[in-house]
Amino acid sequence: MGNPLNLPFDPIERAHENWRAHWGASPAMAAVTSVMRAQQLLIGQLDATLKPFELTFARYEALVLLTFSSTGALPLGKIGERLMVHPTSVTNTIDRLERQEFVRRRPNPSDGRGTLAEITDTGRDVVERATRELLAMDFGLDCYSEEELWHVHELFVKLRVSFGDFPESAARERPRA
Amino acid sequence: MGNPLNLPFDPIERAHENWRAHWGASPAMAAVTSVMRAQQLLIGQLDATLKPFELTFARYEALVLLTFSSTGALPLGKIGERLMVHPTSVTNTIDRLERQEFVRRRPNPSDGRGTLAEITDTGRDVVERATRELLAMDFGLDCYSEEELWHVHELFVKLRVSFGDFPESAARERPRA
DNA sequence: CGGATCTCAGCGAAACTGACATAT
DNA sequence: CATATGTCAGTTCCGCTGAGATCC
Repeated sequence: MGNPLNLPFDPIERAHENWRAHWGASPAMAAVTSVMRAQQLLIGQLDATLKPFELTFARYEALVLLTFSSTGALPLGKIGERLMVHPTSVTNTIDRLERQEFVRRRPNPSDGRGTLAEITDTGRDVVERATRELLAMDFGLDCYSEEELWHVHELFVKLRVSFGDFPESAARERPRA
Repeated sequence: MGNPLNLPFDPIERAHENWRAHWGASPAMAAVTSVMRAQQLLIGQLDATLKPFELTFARYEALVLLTFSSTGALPLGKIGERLMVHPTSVTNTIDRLERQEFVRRRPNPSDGRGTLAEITDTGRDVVERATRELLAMDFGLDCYSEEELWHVHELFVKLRVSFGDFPESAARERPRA
């Protein structure tokens, strides 16, 4: 259900009222439900925007990462690390991108165990066009000001640190726009 | 990858630096990636907590909703509406819960087309025990103060309104804790 | 040798499409 | 009749486990 719900009330607010009556107030429950719904709405709109390019947001992110790399190629392990996804999921993602001829696999010259995923010209083209579309729809977040967007990002730094993504010492100040 | 990453840097921050060099600053891109990662971390921890009860967070939410209902039963359509999920996903969720004997199906007496899902005693028991566990781990959000949790919730009201979940007029003030 | 890198097979869960039966 | 409710079959996608090949 990425569709508009058009309910006459806020279902999360209502759930929390019921929750309070049964188990007492839980701001954590309200917050977690809000994050879930936000992600659901956003991914729905992002994937819909990327559909004409035959990309999902996950595959798009992989292509973007390769675009950023100076040689246009990265070991699969590095890709998983940067995108925060499981190694077997990387294999799967690259499989699909390779079938689409957006990337190709090459043996890693500096590590006989490893494989590089290298973006193709077709891949570079599609990522440029897809990016223009995503920027045009503001990644689904056009209801927020620039200030608010940085705030959303900063808000979750604490969470990601607490889950061990990276040390607090590596958390940076807000990049100025 | 719900696991700790333990990177020496913030991968989202780094992605945004690269992004800026290629396409210019996009706070929306940074924000959307943060929301995605937050949801991924949270759902991983929630599902892990619920695993001993053989529940996922989605199935848990359905049970909670039935618990809140005065008769312990709701039409499947209403469940989908409140949980903001697709009708076929509701069928699937209720199928599983029924196999686990946490709910049972009954024909809707007031609508011959409809089906009610009714929570069983076993279902009521498991939802109580699961809730205690979730409250104990603060839904994965123990890094935030109560103030901050309400803030997270409020922050996404605007997003959900902009996606048409419910009218802005139905948005309420923060419930006092 | 231990450990890292990647692949493969397979499972479980969720979202969706399209078609359908049934009842309002 | 059109509409609403729910089911079913089938697809896609993702996340993970466990096993294994290969190489550092």
